[in-house]
Amino acid sequence: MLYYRSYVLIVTWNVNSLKARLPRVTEWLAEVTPDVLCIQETKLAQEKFPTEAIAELGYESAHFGQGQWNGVAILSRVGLENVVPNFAAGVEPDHEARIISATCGGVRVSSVYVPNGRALDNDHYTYKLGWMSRLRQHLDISCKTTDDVVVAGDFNIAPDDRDVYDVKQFEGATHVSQPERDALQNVCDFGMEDTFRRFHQEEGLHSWWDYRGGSFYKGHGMRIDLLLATSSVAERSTWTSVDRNARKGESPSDHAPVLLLVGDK
DNA sequence: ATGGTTGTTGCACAA
Repeated sequence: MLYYRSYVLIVTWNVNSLKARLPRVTEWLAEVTPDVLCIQETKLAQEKFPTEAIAELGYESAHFGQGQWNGVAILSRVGLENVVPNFAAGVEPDHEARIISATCGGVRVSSVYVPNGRALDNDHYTYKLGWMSRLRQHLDISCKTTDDVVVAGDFNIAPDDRDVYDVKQFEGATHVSQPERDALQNVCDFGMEDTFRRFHQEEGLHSWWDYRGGSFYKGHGMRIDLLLATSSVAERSTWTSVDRNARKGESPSDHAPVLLLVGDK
């Protein structure tokens, strides 16, 4: 049942295979009932998306899948219009399924899965920086700075040193390099901010923890899942949180959902 | 310096 709220709850979650995670995701949707859920790493072919199971929970969905790797989706209970898979026309299309956009309740929402750079000397690092440049072009072409815009997803970039558990462990590594942080800043310079930092300034608040070595229980993670928003959205935001409970229990994703509550105009 | 885990697929690779 769809009912009126005086806010919208927008969430991003890298589920690391929607096939493996479907029970956890549907259980979480039924409990939390977000208005919009941006999913990354569905790892599903286009035709394998569980449209019906999600519809039963009251959500429309749009999926841009490629199978095996990547794949992004947007679920909404407040409308889902003008769906655009890939970058907007006019930007060099990506050969992988890493961005999908739709208008949900008046907000232009993009679900993004930014490439993992792997290492500073890896071709994928170059691909990642170029991808972030194209994301900025995508915004310049398809949005106005005065629009209600949210770009949510797994950026594979820790915005600053507070966002990794131990800076020393990341010297010379991807996710924290200055070019990556500059690329993120360039996207924000479109007219968006990292909404999480509007509410929390402390270090040690993460959204991803390696499966290996008990990283979650040691607090060894990174904050790489972000909700960027234009000022018209950010100024109406009232609360944000990482749902660490979703990282616990049986067969969790290695990422936890990040939630943003946005008040009505 | 290495290893640790989970997901894909297919007996490695990506994260």
